[in-house]
Amino acid sequence: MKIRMATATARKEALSRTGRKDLTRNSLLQAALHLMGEGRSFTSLGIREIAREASMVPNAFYRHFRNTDDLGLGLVEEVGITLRRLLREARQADVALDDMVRRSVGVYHQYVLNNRLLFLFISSERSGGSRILRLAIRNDVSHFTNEMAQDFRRLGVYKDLSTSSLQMICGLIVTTMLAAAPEILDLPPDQPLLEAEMTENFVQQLQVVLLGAAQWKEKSLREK
Amino acid sequence: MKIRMATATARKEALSRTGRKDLTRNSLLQAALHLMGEGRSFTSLGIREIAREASMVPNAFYRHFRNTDDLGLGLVEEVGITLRRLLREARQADVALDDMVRRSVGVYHQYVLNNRLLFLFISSERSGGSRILRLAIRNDVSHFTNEMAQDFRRLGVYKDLSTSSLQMICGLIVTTMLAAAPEILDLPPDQPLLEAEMTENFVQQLQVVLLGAAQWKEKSLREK
DNA sequence: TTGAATTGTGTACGTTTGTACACAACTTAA
DNA sequence: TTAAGTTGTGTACAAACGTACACAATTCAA
Repeated sequence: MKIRMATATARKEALSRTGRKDLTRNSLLQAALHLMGEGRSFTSLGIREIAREASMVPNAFYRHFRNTDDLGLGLVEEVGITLRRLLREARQADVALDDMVRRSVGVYHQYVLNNRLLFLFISSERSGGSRILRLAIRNDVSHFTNEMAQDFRRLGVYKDLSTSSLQMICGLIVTTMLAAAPEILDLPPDQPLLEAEMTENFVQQLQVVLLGAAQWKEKSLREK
Repeated sequence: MKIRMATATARKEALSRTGRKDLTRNSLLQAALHLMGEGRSFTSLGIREIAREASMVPNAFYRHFRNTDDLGLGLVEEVGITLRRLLREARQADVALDDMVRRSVGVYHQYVLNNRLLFLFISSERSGGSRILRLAIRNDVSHFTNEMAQDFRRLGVYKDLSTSSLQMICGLIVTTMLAAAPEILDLPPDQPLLEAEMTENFVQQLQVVLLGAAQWKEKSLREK
């Protein structure tokens, strides 16, 4: 324990002031996430509460954020990074076209579990109490959707679809993905039967969307 | 004003005790909804706050609910009724198959606006802070999905799909519908351009789903 | 008609909240 | 090395909170 403290102190002392500030700022962000992990909604969190969870004095909060909504925007930033990382991981994993959907769902499932608190934040605040956070998250999700559409373009799937159609389809996929997140998170662990059932449902829904997307171009042409 | 008061008093005195109790109970429910309408999340609401909004003394709250979560369950009951009513209205309106989707979306859009506060509640608490509320709402939504599947059966659309496939498809439709609700509610009024764009996107997404559903049976058969 | 039960009010208490101000410890730039 | 700026602490206070208790005004059942 002495050694642990020593290294921790060393690490802390090795950093510049701005570095250490970022460290405590981050511990505030994590504290807020952790509280949400215990069933609290973000808008119900208080400044004192968050500071206490981060083992700081209440007033220290103000050195980093003007209010809780400001901290929320900090979390949204993490959301953006996390979603970007998800896309990057998905890009690497998907080459086999056969049960690509099932594989992707598996990757996504694991990713949601690994970033439990953040997805909890996204899910509940995407249509939560604070308008500012809501719009900020929706903005990130929109970026995510567009990047996914670009990936589709790059991979050459749905070549004949217009960009706007592709975005519409990706929006549908993202909606379905995000709707699955809270169910994934609420599922009690070690219930492989329930989990398999939920996953299968999720996979089939995505397959329906992809089937529809494949048909969509014909429908679009028919209108002309 | 004197007359108004007189009739109000008369109406109040005309009811039995249980009737009047339901009346004030309801004013508590409406007060909570109204507060949420002003940008508060449900879990951040306090007992005093709700009672004040309903112009009652704080303690009166306890005559009707044990705590705020209990009141939330009361709201979920309204959710169930409201969703059932939506299905009933949709059943009457839909006979023309041509742009049935577009018509349904119009009905739904109007319905969300007419029941603004309740859909706000559904949207934010469906993946909100309180686990009890979350599961209760999900239960109602699940019922709604099943009833929709039964309606599809009754109407004879997708005759060849198995019941479980039909439910899976309806789940996808409901997910898409519910995801559209917060966007509908956040849209500033009198912006016909933005509104049309959003609606068009929504319509197209549903059409993709229906296209996929029509294809799905073949896929299902192919596996056998 | 009388006694019990219910609904709503008034008062009160200890906690917790957001935020203000002064101050200590330190890093950084000159 | 010194002066300024930054980060975190300590204390303080008014306001709001949940909830307990006693009580008034009724409705209902006997």
